[in-house]
Amino acid sequence: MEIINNVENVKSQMRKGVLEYCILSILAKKDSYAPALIAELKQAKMIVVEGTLYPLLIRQKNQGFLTYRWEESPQGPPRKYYTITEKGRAALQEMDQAWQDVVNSIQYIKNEL
Amino acid sequence: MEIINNVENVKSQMRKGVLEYCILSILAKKDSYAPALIAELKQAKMIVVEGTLYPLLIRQKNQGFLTYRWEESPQGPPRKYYTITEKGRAALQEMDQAWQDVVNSIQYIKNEL
DNA sequence: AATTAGTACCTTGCAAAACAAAGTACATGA
DNA sequence: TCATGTACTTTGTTTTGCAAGGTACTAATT
Repeated sequence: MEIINNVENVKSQMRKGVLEYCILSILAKKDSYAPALIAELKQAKMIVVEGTLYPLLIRQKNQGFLTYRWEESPQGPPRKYYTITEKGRAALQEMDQAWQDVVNSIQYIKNEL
Repeated sequence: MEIINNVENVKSQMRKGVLEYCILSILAKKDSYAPALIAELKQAKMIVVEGTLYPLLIRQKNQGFLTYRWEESPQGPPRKYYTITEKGRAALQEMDQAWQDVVNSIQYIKNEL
C-alpha cells in the first residue's frame, strides 16, 4: 500500500505543478466560475477541490491575470465569473513554453541521458 | 517582470511535481551520487539544488525506494552512491503512468475541452 | 413563517516540500 | 598548516494543496 500512497502523493505533486496552468488554459477559452471549473477539470481527470481552487483564483486575480463579475444564477446564489486578462494571456503563453520545457526534460532523461 | 516572476514560480512548481520521478528514472539506469545527479539534471534543463536533492534522496531511501553504499572518490571525500531497489522500480512504473495521466489531462484541456 | 435542500463562496489549520544559506567533514597540494 | 575543492547535512522560510467547517443566497416544502 505504501507504494500506492507515495504514488498518490507524487501524482498530487504533479497536479500542483500544472494546476495554475490548467485554470488559465480553460479560462482562455471561455469565462467560468468555480464549481464549473471543478467539473471541467474532473472531466479532464485532473482532480481539484474547493479549498484549492478558490485561493488559487484569488491569487491569480491579485496578480492581474483574471478579473471577475457577478452573474445571476438560474438556480441558487449569484456566481463569480472569471475572465482572463491580456496579462493573463501573456502569462499563459509563457506557461505553455514552461510546460513544453518540462515535457522535453522528462523525455531527455528517459531517452537520452 | 511580474509575469516572468510568476512563470518562474510556475516552472518551479512544475519541476517540484516531477523531481522525484526524474531521480528514480535516472537511478533506474545507473547508480549515482548527489553532485552527479545535479549535473545530469542540469543537462536535462531541470534545475535542482543541494538543499532540495539531499532531503529528497533521504526520503526515497526511507521509503525503501533506494539504498546506498559509500564509495571512495578519486578526489575528495567518499561518495554516497544510491541504487534503486525493486520497490523503487515498482514505484517508478506507477509514476510513469501518473506522468502519462498528467500529460493526457493537459492535452485534453488544451484540445478537447 | 419556518425549515430544508441545493448551490456558491470563503477561511482556517495542518502538512509537505523546495529553496537559500550556513555548517560540517574529508582529501589534496602548496 | 592552511587553502581549495568536493561532498554531505541541517535550519528557517515560504508556498501551497487539502480537509473541514463556516457563511449566505434561493427556491421548494411543510
